Amino acid sequence: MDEKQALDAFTALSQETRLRIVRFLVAAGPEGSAAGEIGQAMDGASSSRMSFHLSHLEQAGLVLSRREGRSIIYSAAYPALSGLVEFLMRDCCQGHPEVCNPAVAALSSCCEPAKGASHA
Amino acid sequence: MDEKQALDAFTALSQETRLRIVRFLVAAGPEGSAAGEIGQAMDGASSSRMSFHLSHLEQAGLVLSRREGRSIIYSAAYPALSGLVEFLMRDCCQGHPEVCNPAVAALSSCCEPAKGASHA
DNA sequence: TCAACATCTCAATAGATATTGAGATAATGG
DNA sequence: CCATTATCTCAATATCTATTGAGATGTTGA
Repeated sequence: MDEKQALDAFTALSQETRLRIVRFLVAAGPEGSAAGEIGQAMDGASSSRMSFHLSHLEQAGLVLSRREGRSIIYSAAYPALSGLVEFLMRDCCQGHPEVCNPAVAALSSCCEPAKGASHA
Repeated sequence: MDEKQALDAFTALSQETRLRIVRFLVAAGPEGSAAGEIGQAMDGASSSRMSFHLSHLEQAGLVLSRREGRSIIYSAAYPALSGLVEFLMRDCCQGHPEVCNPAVAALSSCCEPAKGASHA
């Protein structure tokens, strides 16, 4: 993840519909969801609008697509999301580990909610 | 961190100069850096340009400011960055913890580089 | 109070982006 | 092959955003 990739990713995430799409796909899991289904979930957005935003997200590397019959299935690109998090926080601990530990805790509790932290 | 706050944060981070400013301040640590110093680090950007971007970042909640003599010192808002990471990855583990563990590992290794993971 | 310094504010302009609507492309089943 | 479904492509328009340059505000020390 270099600066240009990170910038493209943040640009993609800076638009309401696209941010919702990414979160919808993150919640949908690795299986993903068809373009039409995603459009339904986005207040019934038009197909051209969905295509525009989904293409934008795919170009930014945040989602993947595959054809399945007549539908095109989109899914979250989890490694890209992890890479973005890493990029954003890469230099977070320059002598001050306490400043980024909350982020680690938040992310850890997401993966292991029973581990003790009560998901603030 | 609600959707609007996250959107504002991503919008703020989607601009090259602002992304560099945030990373510069993250690396600068909690003490922060004066507006003029930051401007120097940004290829000598003009004061009005710096003011525009710094105000934008402050409104988005990503940086804090305080006056110190003639200068205004800006610093990274670490809790906001943690919150943004949490928001982005909040639903990352819907039955599939393996998809977000890389992000946890990346962030953990940032805080404890000697812990074993070789910072991919 | 004055001069020098650091930063902010404002209006104008140039450039980038999102939405819409019509139509094209691709796959399926009869 | 044709009708249907699903999605993409393209051009036009409206909106938003970044940069610039001039000047205002606030701070310091003499």
